[in-house]
Amino acid sequence: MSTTSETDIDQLAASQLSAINQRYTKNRRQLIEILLETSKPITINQILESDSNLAQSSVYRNLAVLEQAGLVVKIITNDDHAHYELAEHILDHHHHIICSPCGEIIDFHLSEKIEKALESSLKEIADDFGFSIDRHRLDLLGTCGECTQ
Amino acid sequence: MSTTSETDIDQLAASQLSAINQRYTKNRRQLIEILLETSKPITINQILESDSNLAQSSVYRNLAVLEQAGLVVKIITNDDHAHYELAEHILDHHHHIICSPCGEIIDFHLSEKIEKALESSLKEIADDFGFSIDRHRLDLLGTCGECTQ
DNA sequence: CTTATAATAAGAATGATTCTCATTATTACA
DNA sequence: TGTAATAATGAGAATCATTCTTATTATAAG
Repeated sequence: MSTTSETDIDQLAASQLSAINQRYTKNRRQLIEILLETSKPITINQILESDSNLAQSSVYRNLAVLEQAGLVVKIITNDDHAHYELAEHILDHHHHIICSPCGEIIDFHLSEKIEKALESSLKEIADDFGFSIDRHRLDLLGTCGECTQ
Repeated sequence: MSTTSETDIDQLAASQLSAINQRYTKNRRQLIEILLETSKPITINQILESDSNLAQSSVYRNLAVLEQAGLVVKIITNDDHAHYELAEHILDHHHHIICSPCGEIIDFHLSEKIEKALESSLKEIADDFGFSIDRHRLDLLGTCGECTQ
């Protein structure tokens, strides 16, 4: 439940990358760091703005690699731009509240009780449909305070 | 809970379209019909395949109009193509189980008990964040039986 | 230190979606 | 019913986030 420390994450990242025969390079470390500093999912443009030394094509490629390694999650909404954040075993299991007008995404948590009830329910449903499940996601769609004014 | 009959839908569609100063034209009726016949969310390509008389640009435009009217919902996943289905007051409230490899989307329902618990929980959370909520969505991400083989 | 291999980055290519605009259909009103 | 005014249509062009290509640079293994 607690946030993993930075050294831990470096080890984790190196290990999960090497598991898919990828290196933990400076650029990739930099991406992890940016995502750690941000408490909410961000877009590629926001990443580029926060570090002008990163090349756009490399950011796209490396986020894809980090996603394959299971370190990063790509979040697609009705917004034009995909958002990225660290995987749930680095942060913790959570959901997203999305502002449709401005596209901002904020993390939130369900109470443990409801989360558990939901999970066991979803497990049953997956079985019924013959699906093997990777994860579930729950989004709250609406309008933030800023955009309401 | 029961599926709305076709005549009802025509009235509903006409009324919701006229509320945003749009007409219930032949093309739009045809789209509603195709979505009614399909029991799961489909892509624009699938719509075009099912009726070769529809023009691609019109389908895009009309689905956007129907979405604005609140008759249709656009579903965006990690798949390249958006999927569309009828709004929940026409079908009923449900969620999606998504096959990541092939992109197929199937509807499923939660038990009323869990759905209610979830809703009241989400209501609280929205208040905490100062959001006004339109809706929530819950997706199950995994691999279908077909793609597992 | 070399050599082989992987990562980088600049820009080109891709492709789903949106836009433009001339044509066609529909509505409101005489 | 005609007729003007306005909206919808559809073919193709334009857009733009993302992916691909390729020459260069960095890294790892021996």
